[in-house]
Amino acid sequence: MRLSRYFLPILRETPKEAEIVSHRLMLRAGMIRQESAGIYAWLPLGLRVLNKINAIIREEQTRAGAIECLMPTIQPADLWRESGRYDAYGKEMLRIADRHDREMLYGPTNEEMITEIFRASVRSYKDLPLNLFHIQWKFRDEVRPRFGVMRSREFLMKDAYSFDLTAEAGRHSYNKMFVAYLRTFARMGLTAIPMAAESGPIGGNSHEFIILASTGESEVFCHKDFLSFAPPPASVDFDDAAGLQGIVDKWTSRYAATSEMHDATAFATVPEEARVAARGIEVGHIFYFGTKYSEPMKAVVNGPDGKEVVVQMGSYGIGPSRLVAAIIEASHDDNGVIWPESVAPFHVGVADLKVGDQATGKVCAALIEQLENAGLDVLHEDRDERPGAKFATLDLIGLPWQVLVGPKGLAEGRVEVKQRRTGERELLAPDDAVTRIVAAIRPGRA
RNA sequence: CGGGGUAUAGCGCAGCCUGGUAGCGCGGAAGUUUUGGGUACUUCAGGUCGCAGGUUCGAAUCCUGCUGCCCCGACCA
Repeated sequence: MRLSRYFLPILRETPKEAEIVSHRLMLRAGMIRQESAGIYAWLPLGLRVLNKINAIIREEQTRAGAIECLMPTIQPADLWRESGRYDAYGKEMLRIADRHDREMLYGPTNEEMITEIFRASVRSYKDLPLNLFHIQWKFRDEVRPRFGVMRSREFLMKDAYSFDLTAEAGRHSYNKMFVAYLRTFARMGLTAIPMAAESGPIGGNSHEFIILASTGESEVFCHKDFLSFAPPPASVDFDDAAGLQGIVDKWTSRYAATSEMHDATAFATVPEEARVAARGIEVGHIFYFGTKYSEPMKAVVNGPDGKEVVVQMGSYGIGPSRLVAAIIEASHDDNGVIWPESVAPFHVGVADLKVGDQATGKVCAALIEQLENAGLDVLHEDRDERPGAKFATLDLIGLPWQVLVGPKGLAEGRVEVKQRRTGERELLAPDDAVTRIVAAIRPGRA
């Protein structure tokens, strides 16, 4: 992608409303634009990151046996009357009327709808277990939206819903998502800690997945062992119920709680040097709520004995749009964002330091071709700007690797390879620069 | 939902008190500069002064009402 032909509206000055670093950087890097309180347009660079996050979520959900579908944003009110939540949900639900004055709503979540879909088609225990997920925009009319996409009214959510015949099978489904979440966040470079949580209006047992960040909205307390636990490997067998339970047991074996669930007495039994009291950002929340919806909405299957059984359910949410901000909170410096390679909008920025110069232009073209052939996303910084402006732009948008191609280095047959995270620079021949970067990002392909 | 603030060019702001028809920096365009960490200079373009009423010969400025946005608190699958 040529930057001169791209749409990247960078701001040199910080808009005054942006209070936290992720909001400031997302605005400055041209990732989002606010259209109304808590409602944002995703500009090309921001959308690339959002899509990469979604791709990781999809892979891990699929690995854990969940199946993707897509439900609508607009739902009929009657569905919510069945569960009793139409009145219970309150003002956070955006209620609308269509031209026939039918009561509709913009979905804040989808338990009712998925239950309706399930009961319409599933009749037998043989079709269980079943876990359906989708990634869809939600709207919750927050009293006070703030912090950019961290706490917005319209936001993207991955929500999965599991259906099982027995509570034991339901526990297994819950554990699948628990383990999938550990892997999902780890792949984005985040250390997410599962914490026992209050379940709120959805009801039942639940865990919140929290990443530690000074700008987090919740106060959290945990054992510092969590910071060094290795995430489950890709080879984990999701059908091995005992194995999964072992992983979940390990990740719930130490003290971890948000302020609502905090038990100071229990926390005091943690050795003082292992106590972590910090602020955190909720990036995922999983619930096991049994028959809370299946009972009133009559989601039943025939069991092996021919009798009707009300199914056991759970729901599992991740906020991809919030994750974009959360990753920035966890990974940035004074110059801008530092993207983990797995979610970076582009892996590499190739900067032509003297646009119009034949030699630099030729080397840039060759570098880009080789990097793209190796499967990397490359941004060509080909704007007619001073080198300083290019360096500042690339640092701001946080691409993990920069290749700087200028006449001075080229006179020696060298280009400069800079790693955004460490600031480490190496002067290499162009071919070696490609090898170096490809080896770092795609170890198997160098 | 309570409290506070604010609204003037894409962004950051001045002008308002003391009414006379809008300005600065950045950004944008054209040009000079040919540059290795947001360069300097010249010229230019860009504004229903949030909206609606009122006072006045005259309103960005004074008065009234409304709305948007921001901050603090409460709230928050």
